Parts: sequence; structure tokens; C-alpha cells
Amino acid sequence: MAAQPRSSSGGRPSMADVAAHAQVAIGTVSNVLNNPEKVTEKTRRRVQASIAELGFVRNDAARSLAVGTSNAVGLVVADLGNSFFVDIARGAESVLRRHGLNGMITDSDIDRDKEVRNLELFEASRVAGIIFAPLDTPLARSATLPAATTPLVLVNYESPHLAYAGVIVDEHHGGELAARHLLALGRRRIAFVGGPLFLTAVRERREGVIRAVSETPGATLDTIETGGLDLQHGRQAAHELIAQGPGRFDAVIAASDLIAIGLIQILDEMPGFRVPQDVAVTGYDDNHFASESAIPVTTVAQPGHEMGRTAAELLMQRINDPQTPNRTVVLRPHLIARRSTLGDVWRH
Amino acid sequence: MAAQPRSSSGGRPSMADVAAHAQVAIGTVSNVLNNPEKVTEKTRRRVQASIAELGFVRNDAARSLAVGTSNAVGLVVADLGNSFFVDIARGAESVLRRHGLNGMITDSDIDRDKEVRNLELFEASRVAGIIFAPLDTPLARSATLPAATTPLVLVNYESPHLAYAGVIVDEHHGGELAARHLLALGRRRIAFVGGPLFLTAVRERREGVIRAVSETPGATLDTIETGGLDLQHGRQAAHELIAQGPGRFDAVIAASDLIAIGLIQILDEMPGFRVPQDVAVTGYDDNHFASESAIPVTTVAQPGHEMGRTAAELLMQRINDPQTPNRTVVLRPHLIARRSTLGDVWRH
DNA sequence: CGAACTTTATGAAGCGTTTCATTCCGATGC
DNA sequence: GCATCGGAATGAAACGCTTCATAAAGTTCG
Repeated sequence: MAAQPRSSSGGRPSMADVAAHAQVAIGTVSNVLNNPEKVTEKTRRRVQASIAELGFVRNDAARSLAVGTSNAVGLVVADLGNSFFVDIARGAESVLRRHGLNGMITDSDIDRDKEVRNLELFEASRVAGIIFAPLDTPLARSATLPAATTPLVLVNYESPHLAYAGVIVDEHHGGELAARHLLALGRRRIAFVGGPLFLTAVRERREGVIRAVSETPGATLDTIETGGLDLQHGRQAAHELIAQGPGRFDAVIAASDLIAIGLIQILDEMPGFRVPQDVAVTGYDDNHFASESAIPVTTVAQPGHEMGRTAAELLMQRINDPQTPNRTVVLRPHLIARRSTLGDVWRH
Repeated sequence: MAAQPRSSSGGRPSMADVAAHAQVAIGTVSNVLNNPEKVTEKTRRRVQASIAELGFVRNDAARSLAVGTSNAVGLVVADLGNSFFVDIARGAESVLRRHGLNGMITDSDIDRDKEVRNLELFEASRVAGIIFAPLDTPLARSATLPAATTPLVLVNYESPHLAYAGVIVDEHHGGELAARHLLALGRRRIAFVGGPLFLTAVRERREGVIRAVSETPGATLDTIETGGLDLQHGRQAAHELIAQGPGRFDAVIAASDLIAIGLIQILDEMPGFRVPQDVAVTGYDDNHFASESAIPVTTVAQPGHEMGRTAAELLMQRINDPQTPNRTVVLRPHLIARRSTLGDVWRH
């Protein structure tokens, strides 16, 4: 058996192996990879042939050690099970890719410890930057961000003293959008369903609703605080609404799509609570299933993709010029009208 | 101004800086991090104090260069927008974490080029291993896996000549489960809706259905091939079913939850096609919205979490002993019965 | 043809770890 | 008090790449 056409040292082939095989200096191999224009076509071809023949794959660990930084960017997202965060990640990656960077995602899985660990992990691997999308909960709020040196952009949460650049959503505006939509449709007796109210996002959405309602003569608003944003909380709230009798409300603004769907499932079966004839319902977030449910849900869409893109752009600025002052970009959500408020206009 | 208590070279502090600050040798610092038991408590404390004071974070690039491997594992998943893949990723991570490894996810976004690029990325960063979950489409089928050296486990797709270890689902069994469930409920005139049939998964699910139906005297099966697995395809197929008149079918097996939901949305509004009274409908995959739709969908649940766990375990074996022969583990899906076949028994 | 450039190739130094043969030092036993 | 022993600390070499000052090879032009 002849020796393997691999590394002299038995492991994977290194640049030195390629250089030897192509009869050039090691620096030339490096140039073929990084500055091809500095190498004669003839030499370049020879080196590339050797690379192919040996199956050489550049060791990025060595590269980033030498260069001092890598071309990877870490994305630490709170919950991959939530399509909002998937949108953010995808938006970010589209921009990163355009800049020649690779996005790597870690999922915190709504777990503070994992979140911290993921941040440390990227910190240690000397990524070029970190995009951090925590959950807006007290959990994330108290997080001490250890990323003191690596450029970092916060998504969906404003950093205390502008310690980091960030992208957030104008939640007030989202609440207003939902309310104005319903008011424009002639609804006046509105209920806001969501909670817990110590969640910033929920509180601000409600404040937006209040603003819009208070500007409309004759419109009233009641709040039903829930223990969370899941389907079950919506169902539970539906029973509370029903208990107040038909006609009491003609519209419900839910703080999440899941709540909205839970509400609809229960309400729509009750006489006097048909959706949207008796009660129009709006959701929030435009999760994938919002459009897929039997009665597609009118919702306030989070600009997840745009948030990701913006975050990546802020990060790029900071990577390219570390002196860039931090700023927080505020994006506006938009409303997607569907059958849960419009009725059958969209059908057929 | 005094000098920063940082690196002598101005950048981030290195082990050498820590060593100097703590008045020990550089190897001792390394031992404090990797073999604490080899260091006197006194020294260890001093070093740890210096680490804290300087804000030292070990450079993993240098570490993996020296060690020859990293403690990261790359997950290349086909589509993060599909909760099936999120389940796989989470299952895998739970096992990896237990072994002290970190999972990093890249999303191929149903794009062959991105998929290849992501594999190369992990290959280059010398991860300890790769878990590869491609889409089962011709796209993934022709993929040349460049990961010749890095341990790699395939998920949801069997490698041609057992070139890699893998985890797959028994799709035949899934089809059988759905069929037997409907047959047990007394349904006899069954339609299979899904496609395109060149998708291995769809074809095998159908074969499982055929097997079960053919074993039941008096049961019939028709197939409606669709152009894809989305909501719209389900809606379209619904119209085809309706065109054949009520009573023609008393059950439909959809090859995906989205198709099932599309079907239900259209069918349930038509007299003679009420779900499940007139027509029982099953879905496939147990995507999150399957349980959240107005008529919760009976579905065949992919054991995504278990697949991820198994894949990670196979990978660990291979990492710990590269001689381990490749094998493919076959997991069985299970059926989750909901209202779309059972009716109201679950309500209240 | 040779001087003066320009382009191309070279290879050693350095990046921050781990590793391990070697040295140091304090404790033990006689 | 001295030799012996073992645990603790040391520090140089190696990992595979990029960089860059320098050398070599071409090219141009008088």
C-alpha cells in the first residue's frame, strides 16, 4: 500500500502539506485562498489542484487565531419554537451573508442558564459579533451581559443605558393599529385580553389601545388580564367574556395570536359571540398558524425579518467601526386584516 | 491615567496576562481551567482572582487549534420554520449538553447552496461532529456530503451505502397508523391526499395506508396526488373531493397537517362534508398548529425530539470511538387522536 | 545590455492555547 | 541531618494559519 495522499502527520492535510505537494511556499497557498489576484494563474491552478487532490479544508480555528477574529456571527435567540425568533434569525442571516459572514444560532429554549452559556460560548469562540434576542421577561431583564468586548446588538429589548445597540418594536403603535382597525369597522365596546401585565410588551400594547380608544367618543375599553399568552389563557378568558353575556363586547384585542385563537375557538361556538359577526377578534405577532386557522386571524405583524436585518446592519457598522455610537432603532409593526374581523369579504 | 488592567498588548487579556498577574507559569493557568485538581487550592484561588479581575475569557480558537478539535457540534437543519426540525435540534442539544458539547445551528432555509455552505462552514471550524437534517427532496438526495472526515449523522434520510450513521422514521408505519385508526372507527371509503409522490416520505406513507386498507375487507382507497404539502394544496384537493359528491368518502388521510387543515377549512363548510361527522380527517407531523386549529387535527406525530436525541447519541459514539460501525436507527411515529376524527368526545 | 522598477514567491515570526518532560520544593523516613 | 520521594509548578514546543519584510524573477526602457 502506498502512503495516503494525505497529511504527512496522518491527520487532515494542512497548508504545509498542500504547499509541499504543489511545490510552493506555504505563504503562496495562503494567498491562493485569500488574495488570489496576487498569484500567477499558473501557480494558482497548481495549488488549487493540490488542494482538491488532498481534500484540504482550511482550519478556521487556526485562521481566526492568526487573524484575531472569525467570520462567524453568533445569534442567541430566546425560543426557536417561536416563529418570531426564526424570522429574526433569518432576517439577520440574509444581511450577514451579504457581508461574507456566517450566522450560527444557539437556542436558549427560554432558559436563563442556557442563554448565559450561549453568550459565553460565542464570546469564547471569538465570533465577529453577537446578535442577542432575549425574551422580554424579568429573566432577560436582569441578565448581566458578559459580552463586554465582542460587538453585540440587542433585539426586541432596549438596553438600560444604551450599553448596546438595539432594535425594538413600537408596541404602543401595534396596540393603536389593532384598536383603530376595530374602531374603523364600527366596533365600540372593546376588550383587551392579555397578560401578565408586568410584561413590557403586553403593557405597552395595551397603552396603545387605550390611547386610540380614548380618542374615540363613545368607545369603551375593558381589560382582562391573563396569566400568560398561550391558547389556554385565551380559552379561559373566553369564558369570562361569555359570563358577561352577549352584546357586552363587540371586539376583543388579544395580546397574542394564541390567545386570539383560543378565544375564537370558544366564542365562535356560542350564540351571540360569533366571530366576527358578534365579536371581532385581533391577535398579535402573525405567527404562522394565525393565517392557517379555520378563521384566519387579523393580527398585528411583528416585523421579525426586518428586525433581524436591522440588527445585522447595526452589528456590521459596529464591527467595521467600533467607534460607532450605540443607537436603538424602533420599527413599526403593521396590521394584517383577515376574516376574524372582516368576515367573509376575503373568501371566494 | 494608570494602565488598563488588561492585556499588555492592548487587546483582550490572554493566559499569559493572567499568568503574569497571578505570578504563576502559563501552564498553571491552563491547569486551573482544565485540571483544577492538579493545582494547590491557594494557587488556584489566586489565578481565579486574576482571571476575574482581568476579565479573561479563554480563546476557543486557540484551544481547538492546540487540541485538534472543538467541543462544538454543528447542526445543519433544512428548515427552521418547520417545527419538526426545531424539535430535532432541541432533542439533539439536550443530549449534547449532557456530554459537555455545545450545539450550534445553521438553517439551510430550504436552499441547497446554503446547505452545502453550512456543511463546509462546520467542516472548516473543526467541530467535533455534525448532525445533518436535510429535506427529503431530490435536492438533498443528490447532495455530495463533503464531510468526509468529521463524524456526521444523517437525520430523516438514509445514506446510500451506509456512508453515515442515521436516524429515520418508519413512514410505512405512520401511514398504517392513520389508516388503522380510521378503520377502527368504522370508516371504509378512504382517500389519501398528498404529493408529489416522488417524495419518499409521501410515497411510503401511502404504501403503509395501502397495506392497512387492503387487509380490511370492504375498505377502499383512492389517491389524490397534490403538487405539494401546503395549505393551498389541501384546499384544492378539498374541491376535488367535493366534486365527487357527498358520501363518496368517509375519511381522508392527508400527508401533512397543512393539507389536513386546508381540507378541513373547505370541507367543513359544505353540507355532507362535515368534519368529522361526514368525513374524518387525519394529518401528519403534529406541527404546532395541528392542535391549535379550531378543529384540532388527529395526526401522526413525528418523534422529532427523539430523533434528535438518537442522532446525538449516535454521534457521540462515533466521536468517542471512530471505529464504531455505521448504523441506521428506525423510529416509529405515533398517532395523536383529536377532534378531526373523534368528534366531540374530547370537549368540555 | 543593464539599470530601475514591478510583480511574484518566500519563509520566519506570531497568534493563544495545550501538553508534557523537566525542575522545584516540601514532607517523610531513617 | 540527609537522602528520597511525590506532588506542584514550570516553560518550551507544537497546533495551522496569516502576515510581511525580503528575495527572486520578470519587465520596461534608455
